Amino acid sequence: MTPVTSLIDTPPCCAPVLVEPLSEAAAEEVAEIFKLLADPTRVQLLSIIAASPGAEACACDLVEPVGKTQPTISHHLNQMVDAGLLAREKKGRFAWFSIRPSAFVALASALSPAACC
Amino acid sequence: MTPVTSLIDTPPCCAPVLVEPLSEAAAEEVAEIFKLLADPTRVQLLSIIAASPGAEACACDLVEPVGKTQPTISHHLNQMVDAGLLAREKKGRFAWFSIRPSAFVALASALSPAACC
DNA sequence: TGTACACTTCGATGACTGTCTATATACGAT
DNA sequence: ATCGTATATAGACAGTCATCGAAGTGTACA
Repeated sequence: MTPVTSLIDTPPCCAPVLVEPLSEAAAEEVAEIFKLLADPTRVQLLSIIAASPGAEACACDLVEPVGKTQPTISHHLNQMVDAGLLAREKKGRFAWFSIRPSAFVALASALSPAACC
Repeated sequence: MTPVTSLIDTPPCCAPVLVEPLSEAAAEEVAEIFKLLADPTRVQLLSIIAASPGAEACACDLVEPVGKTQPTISHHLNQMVDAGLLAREKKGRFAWFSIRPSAFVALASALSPAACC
């Protein structure tokens, strides 16, 4: 559904945001990714998954601690999978979600003014 | 107006988002900051300012390249100043805005799973 | 003092999205 | 096959926010 952005797919060698003026389209693309981190429910989900053994967690263990309904959790997980922040693996009836570290490295490097290459 | 969040004021020594499960309040706080980067106009403003000599720019030079009205630009600049991403300095009739690098270091470190201390 | 300019604030509006309930799908066990 | 459980999808609604035009504030200069 949501297109995977190139910032995550092909991480830049240097910070794009703080180095050169971005075009309207490029800025749109960057903002699109940070929108995912702009929701407290998604942030909480990420932190719970990341802190789980192996940086992966079953969806069934995410509903209760967040305190939202199951469809809402599913909705947010979907968005993050589509954007490349999470990976989904179906194990029988259960869905397991894991952190994709490279995506976060790309995000972090997009914010560093210092050289990264 | 907008409260300055502690993530920027007192940067954590280690990534908060990807290390331990965040409380609802903590997640809210993190999301609050990333909301600022979740808008293409603000991203474009940041990139233009950062790419300017000395990482500072006059507000009068920001309206035209972004293509929004002057009140809209002022609104976004205000938000980023309030959050600590930018610093404002009044020079006569003109308002100059500069990047606060430490804020972005704090944001980037919040996303790195790797140890940072 | 008066005019011009740079910026800020105000109030309104339209679009987006997080959330819910209800329903559908998929899988395992009996 | 049937039932129970886990997850996904659909549709609706409410709150939030980016944006605009208009008006207000403040500074420089003649």
